[in-house]
Amino acid sequence: MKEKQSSHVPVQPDERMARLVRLAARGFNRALQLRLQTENVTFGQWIFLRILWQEDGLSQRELSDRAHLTEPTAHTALIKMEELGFIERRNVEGNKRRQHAFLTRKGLELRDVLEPLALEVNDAAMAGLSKKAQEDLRNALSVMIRNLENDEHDAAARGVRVPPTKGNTAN
Amino acid sequence: MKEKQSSHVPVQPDERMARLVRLAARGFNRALQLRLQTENVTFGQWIFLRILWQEDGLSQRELSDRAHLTEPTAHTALIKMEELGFIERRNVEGNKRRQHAFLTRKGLELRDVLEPLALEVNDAAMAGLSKKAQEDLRNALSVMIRNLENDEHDAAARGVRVPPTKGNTAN
DNA sequence: CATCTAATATTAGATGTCTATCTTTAATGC
DNA sequence: GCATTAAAGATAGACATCTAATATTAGATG
Repeated sequence: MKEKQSSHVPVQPDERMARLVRLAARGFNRALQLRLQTENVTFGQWIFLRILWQEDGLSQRELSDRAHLTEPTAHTALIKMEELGFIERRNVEGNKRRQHAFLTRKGLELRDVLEPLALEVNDAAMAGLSKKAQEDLRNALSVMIRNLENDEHDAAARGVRVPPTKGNTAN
Repeated sequence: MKEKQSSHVPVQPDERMARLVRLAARGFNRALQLRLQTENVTFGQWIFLRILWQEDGLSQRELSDRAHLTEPTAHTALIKMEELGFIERRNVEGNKRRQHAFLTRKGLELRDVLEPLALEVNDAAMAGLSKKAQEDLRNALSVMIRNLENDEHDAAARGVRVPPTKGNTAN
């Protein structure tokens, strides 16, 4: 059945996929934040905590790489996390440039509380999707991500400066 | 075939989908911004322009609804767009509350320049995906979006205050 | 018609993100 | 070994987004 077409508002098929993807991303973010806030952890802190649970003691640079975020973003998040007592930042073995982040007991303990929340979000999002549908979805998303990365690299190669993302996931 | 398991870094299957979706959203955003910046239009301005090309003269409230953004967000974007001469804001027919936005010639003309850019992004992203794969992808995303919306509503019904999204699409 | 309530817009303040630039420390090359 | 280059981090400034609070106007009600 064709989509009903309202009088003077033609569909924009070319933007539909981007819009759906952005809405889905926003849904995930909000659902997770909703849960994190009950533990007074922000989304940004969650990102870095999750990485540190896997590999403690990474440098700021390594953390920003793994998070796919810039260093200033990592910097401010890590400063805040140190203030909150989730991590300790310090140099190691004579290198005074690298600032490594180490989980405190508090930061470590958050893992048991927070990880189940991410699971919950995932389960909520996946309701009604078969294993196969999920697998197909992951594959299709991976293809798009790779395509868009190539697009960005191509643009960079043409000398275009890539602007900030400003996380607008709306629309 | 099982996924190979690296020494001490277990996979987190529960977060993989969210991460993929966020990365895809970021890819779309960056690819579009890359193109918009050559015309000195920001992502936020694009969002409202696109809506106004469909329905000129909407109020700020109507615009924020359609964009899935809050009123303050729409407000600042629209103020800026008026400064840039893309739109004119004014009241209509005796209602002094509603601020309606009307495209100027300049705002209208941007359409022909900008819309093809969105098409380009879409084409780049869809490379290698069959029509059917795209359709399946849209369906699966729609299911997830609905699931996550329900999750949010459920939480709201339980009295939880929903935090801002802060567009982090990374990770 | 005067007042209360609802709708709409605005302002203020927080956060997360980015780019660009500056500072400090390490590594490299004569 | 000193000077240059590279790496890592820190800082400044811009922007999009949110919530919360405030102001203004419209509509409803006694």
